[in-house]
Amino acid sequence: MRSQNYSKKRQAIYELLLSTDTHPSADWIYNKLKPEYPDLSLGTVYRNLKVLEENQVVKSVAVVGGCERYDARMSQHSHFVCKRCGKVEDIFYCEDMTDLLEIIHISSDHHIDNYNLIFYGNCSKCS
Amino acid sequence: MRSQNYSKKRQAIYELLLSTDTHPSADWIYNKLKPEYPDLSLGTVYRNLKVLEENQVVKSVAVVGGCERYDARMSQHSHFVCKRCGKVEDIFYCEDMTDLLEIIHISSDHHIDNYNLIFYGNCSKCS
DNA sequence: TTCGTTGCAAACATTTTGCAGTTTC
DNA sequence: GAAACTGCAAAATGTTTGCAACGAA
Repeated sequence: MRSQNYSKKRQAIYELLLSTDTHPSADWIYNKLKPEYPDLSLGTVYRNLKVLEENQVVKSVAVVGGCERYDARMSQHSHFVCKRCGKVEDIFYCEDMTDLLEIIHISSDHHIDNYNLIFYGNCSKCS
Repeated sequence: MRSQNYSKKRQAIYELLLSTDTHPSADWIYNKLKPEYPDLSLGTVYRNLKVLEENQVVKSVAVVGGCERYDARMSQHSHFVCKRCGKVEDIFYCEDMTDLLEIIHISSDHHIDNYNLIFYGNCSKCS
């Protein structure tokens, strides 16, 4: 991790991500914080999301309609994406990654670090 | 499905996708077909990929470095993405979708149509 | 005072689209 | 001949970046 200063805006972005389960896009974060930080710029949101991702306290969980969606919940879980409204929801299940890898009997020459499991469909409101 | 004419270029795009396991991007397809179809344009590749996707004979399997990657293999399987070189490889395992859904004990209010399981890491060459 | 951080706007890359001409049936 | 398809270039979109000013330690 490269040396970093404490920054109010970075903190605010991270805390906003921690406080929501909407898996927001950069733009959503920008609009949400703009009232409290009128001089915030979208570039700063993108830059900080990247830094937070490098620091492994945030990750991108899906791309919905061309937009990266972020999550500050770092424990292993999956997501449901509504194909109609674009909502992204957490999906929990009883196995952790090791178990899933065992269960599905993967054989691969490659070194697997992590995985991303996304379910697609229509959410209950959109059905 | 909307009414469609037979088109040589659409056919060529589809056959190229069928013949490869590299999970190519639109640009890769364009460059591969350009010698044989010198008047091919990138817009046509994008337009046809969209049509083929709507016809459910092709699907987008991953976004790597901001590029959509396509696959004409429609049976349920997963993918490995090398974080270093961007290679996308098929991963097969012994369960089909129903089984995976059962195995991981998902409970959700939503109507799940399909899922996408991507493994990330470094491929054997990049390790 | 040093160096990380930011706003701003321009640059970028991928994808989409309008239109006029072409191909398919 | 009607409707689908295409090339081309322009536009749209989401994201990144250069730079000068600002902020934190």
